[in-house]
Amino acid sequence: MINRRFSDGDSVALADVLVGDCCEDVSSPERLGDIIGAEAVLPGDDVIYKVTEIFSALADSTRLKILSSLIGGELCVCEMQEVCDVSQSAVSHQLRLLRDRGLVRSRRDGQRSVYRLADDHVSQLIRIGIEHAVEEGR
Amino acid sequence: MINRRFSDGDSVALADVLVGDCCEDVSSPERLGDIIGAEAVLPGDDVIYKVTEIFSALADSTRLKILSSLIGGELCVCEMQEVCDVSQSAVSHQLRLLRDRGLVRSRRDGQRSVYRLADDHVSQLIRIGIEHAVEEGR
DNA sequence: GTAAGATATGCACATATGCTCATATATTGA
DNA sequence: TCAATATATGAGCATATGTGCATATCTTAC
Repeated sequence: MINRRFSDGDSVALADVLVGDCCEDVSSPERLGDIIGAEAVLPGDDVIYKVTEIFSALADSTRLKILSSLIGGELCVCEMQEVCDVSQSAVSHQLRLLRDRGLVRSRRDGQRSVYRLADDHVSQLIRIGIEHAVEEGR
Repeated sequence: MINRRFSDGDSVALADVLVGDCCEDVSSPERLGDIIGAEAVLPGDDVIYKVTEIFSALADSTRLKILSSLIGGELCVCEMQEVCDVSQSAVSHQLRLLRDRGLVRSRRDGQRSVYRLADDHVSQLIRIGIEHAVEEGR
């Protein structure tokens, strides 16, 4: 059983994990203890669930276009509809999902509903996602 | 037609978008020109697609657990299987997807296949996602 | 109040996706 | 070569999801 080599020290307090060398004695008590120890430092299931909710919100081209268009500032529904080239219904449906998940906020302005990004975590995520997509030939 | 207010200047070169004030004359030629202009600075469809591929890779609890477990360093399949508490088949299927999308890399080490994160964009994304999930009561 | 514009939403359907089961492949040691 | 361990993969199924259609709600102007 050896100390793990770390590649990204300050991430999520995942770096303190200790794991044995291989799979041979998975059923042994100590080994199981280690594995449980490792599992314990993973984000809990509730956090995992919330994070997947965020990423799945970003995992659709319509929603990603909507969010990208909002990086420049707030827009009303029909503007997003035109910029993103999708139907009004699709935009509204997706905006509801995005609002439910806390990625955008809205306000009324007369007949229009104006949307904006909820915080800049969202634009950070999109920016890094684009970097990753562009940097590798694939 | 007014200049847009910016909230995040250096993001994706989306900040130079000019958009009219409302939805009233969407069908007029000038208005359409503006909208097309705005659309042009959004990431192209190919980039949008690649980015959604990345985010959808992060948008599943099994894959997110796998990737989180790899933040601490490389692991073999059966270790991830134990840490993430999923079947061997499920882990392998998801690892294939993650490798196909360039989020992890693998190498053989005897009988084992050892996986690691492809680059630190991945851990950055996970970290920001967790921050976002934790910071808001929801 | 009524009409028109803008947005929201319920429903149904087609597609995508994640899992299990069974099996194939790969690697090591005898 | 054969057995054991570790990993990979194809098929099928159950569920999740994105969209269009129709319609409801909301706001302003008359």
